[in-house]
Amino acid sequence: MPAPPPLPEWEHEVIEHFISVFETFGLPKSTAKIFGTLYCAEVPMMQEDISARLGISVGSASQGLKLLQNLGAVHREIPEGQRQSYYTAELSVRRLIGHFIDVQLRPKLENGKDSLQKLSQQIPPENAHARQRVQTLQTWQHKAATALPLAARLFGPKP
Amino acid sequence: MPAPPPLPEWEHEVIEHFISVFETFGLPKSTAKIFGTLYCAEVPMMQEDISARLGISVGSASQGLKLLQNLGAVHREIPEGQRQSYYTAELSVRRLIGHFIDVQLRPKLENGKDSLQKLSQQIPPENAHARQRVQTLQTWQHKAATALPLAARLFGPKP
DNA sequence: ATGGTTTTTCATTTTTATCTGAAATAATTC
DNA sequence: GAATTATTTCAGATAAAAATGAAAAACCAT
Repeated sequence: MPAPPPLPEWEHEVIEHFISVFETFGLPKSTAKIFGTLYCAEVPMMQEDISARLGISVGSASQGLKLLQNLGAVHREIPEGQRQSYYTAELSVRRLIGHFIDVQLRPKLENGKDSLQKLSQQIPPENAHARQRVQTLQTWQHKAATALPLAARLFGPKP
Repeated sequence: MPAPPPLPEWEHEVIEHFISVFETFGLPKSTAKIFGTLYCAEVPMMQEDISARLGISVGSASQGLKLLQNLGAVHREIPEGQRQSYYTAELSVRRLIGHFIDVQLRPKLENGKDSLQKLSQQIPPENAHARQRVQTLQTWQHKAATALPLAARLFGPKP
């Protein structure tokens, strides 16, 4: 890794900001850096630009960009008759959150629902305490599934 | 660590469930185990019970219980004229989420607000692009601060 | 205070997650 | 279809997080 050239101060601070936010959601630091860089960029960037600018390996850049694309947080463009791809950051917080919910949270909720369902059937009827606790968990999971889409809308254009 | 005695199957599964949920919020595994155990318990437990039951060290139990108390997820009772403390799990999802927001999320938001405010003042007026991006971040932060309390209420008793 | 417990703290160890770098693969042009 | 460049993959290295265990501190009844 060649010494990364220093970033403009404001960009550095914006990246720090994203690192903190991403951390809250358990997303890796280099991923936050990549997103921050693209967020600050005035024009689309290519992968090599990003890795050079941040001083991270091309492997990291590739992995990070892949994850960010899966989250819908960055978009890839492959211009006609061009060798490399260009990347841009999603700038709508509504879409960012919507995608995050769809990709990271909803599958987990769905999975939780199924396993709780199975679990509740395995508990013998005479174990009232266990039934009660699992029942409560199912209520929680249901509330979460109901609340999530509504929560996302709170970030919408005119709530 | 002496071999941990096996848990009832349903309890094991409930704990696995909490491990998955806690993971989503970036909370450590042993902490999820402790909460799961208390959630399943029919009566309050003491710290030693917990560490023995789960096969984790007393240090882990102490640290985990401390964190869980800070989150408002477990409560400590020190009965009159008793040596050791007893712990119970918070069973209201409304309160669990409310505390989580208050303790983990709100301080971060507050901090973000301040640093964005400072940052926006440092950017020279002629750098329109940077001003625009930081301005957008401030809008996002404001939306989040507004949305959070409302989101918590979605888990309330009669929404 | 003293002695016997319970609880917390923290330096070290263990485990887990992330990053790197080079090789493999894919894409594009000539 | 061969050469060139861009991208992905993945085994190993590095870094970060969490758990341990033993010592220190706090607690309480006498």
